[in-house]
Amino acid sequence: METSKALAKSNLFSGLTGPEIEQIRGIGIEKSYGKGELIFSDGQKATGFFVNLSGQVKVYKLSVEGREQILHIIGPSEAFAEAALFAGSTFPAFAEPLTPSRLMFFPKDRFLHLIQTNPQLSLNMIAGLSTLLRHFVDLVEELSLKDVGARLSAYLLDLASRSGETRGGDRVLDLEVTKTQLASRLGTISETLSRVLRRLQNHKMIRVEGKRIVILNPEALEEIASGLST
Amino acid sequence: METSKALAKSNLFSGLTGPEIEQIRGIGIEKSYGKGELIFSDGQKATGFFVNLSGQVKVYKLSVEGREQILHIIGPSEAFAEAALFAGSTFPAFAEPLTPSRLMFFPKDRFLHLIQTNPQLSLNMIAGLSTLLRHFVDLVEELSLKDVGARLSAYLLDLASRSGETRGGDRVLDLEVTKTQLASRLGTISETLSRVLRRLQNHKMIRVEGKRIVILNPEALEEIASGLST
DNA sequence: CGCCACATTGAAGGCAGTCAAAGGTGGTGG
DNA sequence: CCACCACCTTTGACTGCCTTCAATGTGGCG
Repeated sequence: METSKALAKSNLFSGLTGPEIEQIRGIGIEKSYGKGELIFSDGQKATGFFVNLSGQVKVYKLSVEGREQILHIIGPSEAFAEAALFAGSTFPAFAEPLTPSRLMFFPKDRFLHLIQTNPQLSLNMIAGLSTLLRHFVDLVEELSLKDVGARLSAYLLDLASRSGETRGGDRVLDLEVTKTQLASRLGTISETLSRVLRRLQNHKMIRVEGKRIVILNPEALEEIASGLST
Repeated sequence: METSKALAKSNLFSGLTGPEIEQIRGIGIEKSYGKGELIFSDGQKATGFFVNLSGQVKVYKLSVEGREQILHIIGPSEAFAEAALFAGSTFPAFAEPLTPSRLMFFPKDRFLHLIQTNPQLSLNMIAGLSTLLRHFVDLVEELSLKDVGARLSAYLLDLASRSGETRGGDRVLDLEVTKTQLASRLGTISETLSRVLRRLQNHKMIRVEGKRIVILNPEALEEIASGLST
């Protein structure tokens, strides 16, 4: 997709005029990253933030032993590391592409100037941060209060609700990431995820076909997701 | 403390002129809550947000089985549920005073109007949300990647760094909440917290005196907090 | 064809939650 | 002033979910 188009689709820039978006684009720096190339590290000095133009980026934390917790998987037109502009001066996590990605980097100073003079941009930023906050509240709730089965079920139902695909009345969804990455997003490891997927399949709630999952019994999944059954 | 003073101390209103703060105060509604009285519930329609004038409020999630995860303990002059104004239309958690509290409630519509016309207020809101976001990223990291010992050590060191008190060269801190509440904040239960406190005390890293904790060996605690030792 | 990353399955062990019971503590009212 | 009661804290025994370790299976791609 062309750069301006990708920027215009971002929630961060919605409601802005064409010239405003061109102005914003003018202060951004486009850069491509190969798969696995580190974009930034936890604790590194933050000099700006990013908007993803194309590809898929994971934002994650690492434990001392090397276990990974994915905080967020960033799709096209989504911003990340915005909060680093305003709180602390370092990146709060690692970022790395899952697929080759084109990003636009916005230097802190120039963007802060923009936001101070553009009320609509301010409001968009507030809305984006609020949405992100809700996302993290959900993540905390799940990690602390729910088991892996419930977390997986909730994740699958959420994905299914976004996917329009059906097959014979059943919703079909595509985990766009490897199961190892999904495990990391769910706060567990691939072995555990594998066992839980098998259990759900044995109970005829889902069918697993590689990276595609068929939802056979959404009601039962809802029940597990809410923690009512095991 | 007098209401306007408490509002002026809030980061959300910092940098605003006296008249602006009076205007803001004008749209707020003051209300007192007794200990344990529910302020709002998870999923309830959000009609505004709150600033704590005095007292202590916990914001928390509940599991189906009734286990509690505290997301945030709100002290005087801090705002909460701000994000509910901009993302979703429901409160994302429960809120309840830990001590009798005076709150100021700001209705959504009138406050949105204010923020659209006051750039400084917008920026303050962005800064506050960013700080909160960082708080939740830390919480996710700890819940997912660290054991209870590490979470407790990090919490104690953080509290100690804010407390000015020392005794014979050792820092002394006051857990301002019950140990049951602390356990809930750390994503565990009082029994487990009790055992971990005892273990740290047996290792001569801390001394527990009711709600006061003396830090005897901060270096060792640092090591545990970072996950390097058990 | 063979490598390599990803995925699956089994066995074993540990951290933390549950259940149960016995102190401790603070606040309230008689 | 003190006795009672509700709530908090501590300790022990047990259970279970999930991680760790190890080995084998599988699929895509040079």
